Amino acid sequence: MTDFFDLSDDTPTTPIQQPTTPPPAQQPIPFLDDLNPEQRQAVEHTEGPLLVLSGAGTGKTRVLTTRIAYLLATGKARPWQILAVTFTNKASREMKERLEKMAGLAARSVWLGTFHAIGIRILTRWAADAGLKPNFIVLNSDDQERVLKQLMTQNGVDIKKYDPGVMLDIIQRWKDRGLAPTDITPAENTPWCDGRAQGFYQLYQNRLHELNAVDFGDLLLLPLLLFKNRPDILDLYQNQFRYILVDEYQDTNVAQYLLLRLLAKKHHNLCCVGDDDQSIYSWRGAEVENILKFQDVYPDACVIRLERNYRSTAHILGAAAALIAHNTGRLGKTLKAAKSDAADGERVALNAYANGFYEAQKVIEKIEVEHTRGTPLSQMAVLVRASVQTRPFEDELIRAGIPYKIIGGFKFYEREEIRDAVAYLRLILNQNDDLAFARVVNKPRRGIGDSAMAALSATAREHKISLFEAVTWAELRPSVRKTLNAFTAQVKAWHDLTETIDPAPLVQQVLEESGYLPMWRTDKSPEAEGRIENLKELSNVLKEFETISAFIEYAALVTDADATATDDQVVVMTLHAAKGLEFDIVFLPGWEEGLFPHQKALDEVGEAGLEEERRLAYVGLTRARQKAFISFAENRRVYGQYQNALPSRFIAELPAEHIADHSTLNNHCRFGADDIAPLMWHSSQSRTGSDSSASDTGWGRGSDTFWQKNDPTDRPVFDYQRKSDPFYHHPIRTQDSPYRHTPRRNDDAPSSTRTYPPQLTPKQTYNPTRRIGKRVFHDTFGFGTVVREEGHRLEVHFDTYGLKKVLAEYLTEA
DNA sequence: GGGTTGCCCGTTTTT
DNA sequence: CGGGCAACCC
Repeated sequence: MTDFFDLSDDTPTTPIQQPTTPPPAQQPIPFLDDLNPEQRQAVEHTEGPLLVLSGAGTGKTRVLTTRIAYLLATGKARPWQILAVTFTNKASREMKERLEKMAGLAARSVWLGTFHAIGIRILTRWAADAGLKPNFIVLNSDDQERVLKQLMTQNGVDIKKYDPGVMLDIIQRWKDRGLAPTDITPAENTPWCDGRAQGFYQLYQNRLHELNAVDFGDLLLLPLLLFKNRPDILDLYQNQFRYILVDEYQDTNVAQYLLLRLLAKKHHNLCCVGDDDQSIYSWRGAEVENILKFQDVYPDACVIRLERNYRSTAHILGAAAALIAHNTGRLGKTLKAAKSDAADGERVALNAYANGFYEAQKVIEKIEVEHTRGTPLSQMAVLVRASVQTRPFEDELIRAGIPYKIIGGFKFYEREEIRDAVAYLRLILNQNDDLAFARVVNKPRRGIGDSAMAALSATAREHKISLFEAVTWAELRPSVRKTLNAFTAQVKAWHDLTETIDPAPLVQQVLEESGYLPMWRTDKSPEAEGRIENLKELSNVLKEFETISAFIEYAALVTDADATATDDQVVVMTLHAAKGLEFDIVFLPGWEEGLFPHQKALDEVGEAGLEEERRLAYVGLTRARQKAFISFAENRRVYGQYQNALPSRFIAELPAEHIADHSTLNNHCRFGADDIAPLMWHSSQSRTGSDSSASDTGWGRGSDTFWQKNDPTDRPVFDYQRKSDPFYHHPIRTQDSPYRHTPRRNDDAPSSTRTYPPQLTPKQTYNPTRRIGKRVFHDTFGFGTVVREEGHRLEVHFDTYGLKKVLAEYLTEA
């Protein structure tokens, strides 16, 4: 079920193996006929470096899978001689499924997976040579930061002054570039934290080594170092991988680039597919240069452009193309509409709203309208710049009773209880997993506090043993010793159980016997019930695994983005999360200066930051098949304060012929006919007038912004409240304003105010005094249990829809 | 060793 | 405004 494990299945365990049987005879390749000429060329041009510049919606996954199938069918390669890397588990799963349809079982032997999964595979095979013991663990970001924080504190760094998170970031950026601690030149090192970052990088790596742990960056860096130190091993892989395919090449970092270059050195058959216009992860170490310089690195490279877009209407493509044309340094590529009905589409709608709440309300109304017109909810998405923006949309969706899903925010595997449970499992598997030990030894409370832990770690460090082993040797108070002895005995007993019991029942038993589940049962806090539910869910997930170690390696690599949405629900997510997805209708709210483009991107990375923001806008627009709605709010609550805002400069970059502009008249904002703001609140007026001096810069506390601290002349292009602006002092319309219309509601929708779900009117208000734990019924979500209440809103765990926040009046007692 | 309060800070986050 | 965390108190 995970890519990693699929990957390890039925493939040769060593890379040396060569085909013993002759390649299959050539056979007709029918799937080639489904391709357009460029796609076909990208499939058939098998030899030598190939760069496929694949715009949004031009069928790159199809090209990749067909290319693999073609290599197999023509006998150019045996399955394990093909390496295909993706960025997400989701992408590799999808590719694997599609490939299996074309190539059958052979698909399973292709080395297909994420960069990190391939990295694990290589490191597992050559653990000793890479300086690891078998069963090394993969740290999550949480663990990483804790390790670093500990090291910094131990070495006398004031972590209030120097954030371990920043240190971690610096180290990760080095790793992203394939640099080991010893590779950091003085020039490379940062003056931050008195130039001690390099030293901490070394200390951090040492500590990971002691823990027999690697972090995500190591999954790329360590294979790289392995290949550097062991040309013989590199040689094996270079021989093995006759064809290498890379998805989303614009998002590769330097380490990945180096790995690919090394691996492709012998056969030169490196096929990279990507779109420089969709590079949106530079802040994580992705290097657009990789794609921009491909032809310099591989002078004999063939470049194929896929520009026929099968997804969007001509208007959407026109708007997106004009927007992205404002970027410099592109490889250049123009999407052409290829859908037969592309020319019939509607223009991209542009709307202005009085404030963020009203914007959310209107967007949700439009969703209802479109739904009644026949667009499934799952084919509509709200794409926002920052995850905080999801909140008002969630509120409105709840109010409207529309099933929805928010992607981002809390991730299942990042929740406290899940991490605790996973830590228990880790400890059971490997008693020397100090991080797991420290995490659970006092959960539930066993009276093991800081002093006991300090004694343990001192002993552990002194004798170079694990915390678990240190229990035997450390000097401890008798009561603590007794507790710890009992604990370690228990862990050993659980360990022995792994032989006989399946993972799912085992985790149940462990969580029960350890007192972990009982701890939550007696916990009277509102979240407790949800946590118990999550732990149940964990045990469900575990049923899919045969061994605990299989699960743990999986859990280290998955994220929530892998969850597949099958239900008919509207999805609300960040633009970043939307990359690679498509929807019939896309809503793009919050196009305001400071928010999008985000002020921080402008302040910290200047022009390059602006261009990346613009690419993000491009990604957003090109997600839409039929319709896109862009909007901005004149006024938005930020950090509890109401702020006036200017429309995003990106709006000005949209070509009029593709836009249905409901927002402007003579360049002044006004409200479109169906977008009259009801007077929701007035507080914005308190922000206008004399207190809106030039130093009042909009988002965040003005005095905190980078440019102000450093150079008052280096200001953003826009002030937020210039007097010359149409938004400055923009009056909130009053009831008797000449512009005021009676707000229409869904004129073209059936007369009922709300058309979805069919009957929303509550039978009776559900409002007993003590609500937590009560079984309730909701018209849309069905039966559920109240988990938490926050005022009028209740958090309910629905049997089929999971955790949702709903208003009490939509619930009836079950 | 554990609970509470008050302060700080707020972009994005495929693995 | 609201979540997370550190200092503080019991």
